[in-house]
Amino acid sequence: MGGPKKPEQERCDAILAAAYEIALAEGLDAVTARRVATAAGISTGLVFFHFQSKDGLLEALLGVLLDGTLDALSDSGLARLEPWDRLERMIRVELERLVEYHDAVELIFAFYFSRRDDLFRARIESSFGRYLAAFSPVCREVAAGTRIQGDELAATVVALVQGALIQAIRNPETFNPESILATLRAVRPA
Amino acid sequence: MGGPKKPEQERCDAILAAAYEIALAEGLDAVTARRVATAAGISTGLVFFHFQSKDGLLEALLGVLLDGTLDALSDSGLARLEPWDRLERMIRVELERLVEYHDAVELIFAFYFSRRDDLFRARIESSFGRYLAAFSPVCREVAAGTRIQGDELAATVVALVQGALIQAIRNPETFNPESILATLRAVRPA
DNA sequence: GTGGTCATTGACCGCGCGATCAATGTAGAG
DNA sequence: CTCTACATTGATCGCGCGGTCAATGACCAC
Repeated sequence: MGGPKKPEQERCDAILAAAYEIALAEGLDAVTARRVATAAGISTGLVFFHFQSKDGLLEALLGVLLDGTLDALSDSGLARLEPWDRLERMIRVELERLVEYHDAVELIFAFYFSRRDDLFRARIESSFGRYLAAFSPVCREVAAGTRIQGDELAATVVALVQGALIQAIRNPETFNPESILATLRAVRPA
Repeated sequence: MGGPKKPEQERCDAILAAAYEIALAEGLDAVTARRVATAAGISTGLVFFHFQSKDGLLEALLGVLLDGTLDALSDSGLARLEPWDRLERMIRVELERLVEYHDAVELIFAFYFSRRDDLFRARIESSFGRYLAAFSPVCREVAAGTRIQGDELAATVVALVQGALIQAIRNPETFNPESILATLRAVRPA
């Protein structure tokens, strides 16, 4: 027994990487302590040593997923554009970015729906909240001086992006963000 | 051993009802043969006698869920309305109906994301397909004579409805379909 | 060297799962 | 009444899971 020692973070990263791979390849259910340990080339016990419980491991994995997708909001300098152009640009960037990572997004949804308790949901919920908050300012600007309510527009935009994500997950090969963007451009008030 | 005999369908319905209750109350993971049997007041073996396998039971349960929600499209006679009014009406009806059954819809998403294979996905996918098909005709009418493409509009509408569903699942108490409907009305071309 | 700290191992425990099956009860046909 | 077909039971099997732990190795301070 015993073996080579490695610094905590390096080990944790390796375990998480193994868990990530298994989850991507075979789904959340396949992420068991034994399989992760084997994939990482370590023993079962070490997984619990570093993450306390399976839930601890999954929470950490969810954190990695969120950091790489929902929480990685780009706020490229778009201040010079018209509000409508900024909003359209944001939607385009988000659609393209999240569609690119559709498999990670799929895992996030799998996390969300795998449990009814708050362990994962609260975490995901707060990411979604930040997502809405990121769209809110420009939506308010777009709505200013029109019949549209800013917060209602923001809710609609987020719903549209989420729905588009579902479609991208359902059929990544044929889903095309341009369909949605073209429709948006067509209904844009002059 | 042995016990009172009941006709096949009656038993199956009872088993499915028990499974449905457990799934709604505690999630898909809680649907095990033992628990369903206990809830239905029968023995474990009888579940397998009637449904062959756990997957068989889950497939049947998914069928019940889809029949009650996605597949229950209302095609109330709206032929007299303008295309835009018809579309808006369809969206309103669907939002209100599916939000009412948000817990069943949540279970459908749980089915979808619980597995990566086609066992459940194909079934759900075909229901989503019918959903899109139901929106397509009116979307084509709405798009006729505008810059909008009918099929792109339909894809956008379905994405919007799906995204709204996610929001309704996330927060059933505060979600309000009117936010989205008001925004749609505001962007409607004159 | 020696001692202490901590990462690491892998056997082990108890559990609940899906599934099986011989035994048994029930109902209807003849 | 008997025979047959079938619904029903519950003990049972094997499995993989999450989690634990005493033993052991590696490393560092002195």
